[in-house]
Amino acid sequence: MRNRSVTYSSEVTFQALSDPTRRAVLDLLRRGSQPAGHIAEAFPVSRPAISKHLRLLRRAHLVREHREGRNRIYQLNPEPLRSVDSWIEQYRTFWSHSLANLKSFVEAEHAKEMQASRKPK
Amino acid sequence: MRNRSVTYSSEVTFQALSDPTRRAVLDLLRRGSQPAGHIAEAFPVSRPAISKHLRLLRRAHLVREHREGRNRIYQLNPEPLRSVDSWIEQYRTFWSHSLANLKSFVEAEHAKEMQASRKPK
DNA sequence: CACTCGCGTAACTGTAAGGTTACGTATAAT
DNA sequence: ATTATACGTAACCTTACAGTTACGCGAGTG
Repeated sequence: MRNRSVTYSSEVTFQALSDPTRRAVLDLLRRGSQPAGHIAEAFPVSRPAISKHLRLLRRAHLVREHREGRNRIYQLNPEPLRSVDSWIEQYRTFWSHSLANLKSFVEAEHAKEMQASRKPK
Repeated sequence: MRNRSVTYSSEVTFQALSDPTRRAVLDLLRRGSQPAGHIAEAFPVSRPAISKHLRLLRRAHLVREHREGRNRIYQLNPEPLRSVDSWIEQYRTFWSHSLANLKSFVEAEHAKEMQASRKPK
């Protein structure tokens, strides 16, 4: 079967992205595939900690792993980020309206205060 | 500390987005501002649970709250999602220019040049 | 005034997860 | 055949957090 329409659970993807270290790992892999140990050296945490992060990233299919001798090379797979992107896509139109929303918010707050001062009791 | 224009910690934002219920709340608010109780009714969990989700969303500035009588109206604020979007932006080239796609892209460019120099077939 | 309604918070529980150190297992080097 | 290297995994601790029930408080209503 073609690799074409693989669907990723955005659930697992979002969860994997929720940790700053994991996002940093992805950022690192953007500059090229690397062995696990080399990735671990870039962070102030222990190697097993990175190993577990990589496990989660693997589960989310955000990285792929293959062995070269006694090294395990990790490679970025940005494909699952598409579902995140498409989720955000639905909010992109709201950005332009963001100012208007803020305006109505402020007006509502203002109205509240006016109401409060109108009844000085 | 620099008082720069409103900047959002993508840390808190990503964390807030990591929970499926919270994302669903945002999806709900996309269709209009609503009081907390009304939001809670849309989910199979208790009202206090939603209240705590709303608290996290507030902390991430993804929603705003204002009071109307004894109701608390929650409003979507998509602004922090921009930082998420700009993070993903750096990966967008990776999936639109995967190796196979890059190959066909180059070939297409080449074909276009050939077309331009000769006559369209 | 008392009463209800809407909603947040406190207190508690179960579970996931990030961190550590210690250990196991291949592979490479000597 | 040792020994070192590059990992992952197990066991453990601690914190975060999603869920619950019980309660408190301000805002409307009679």
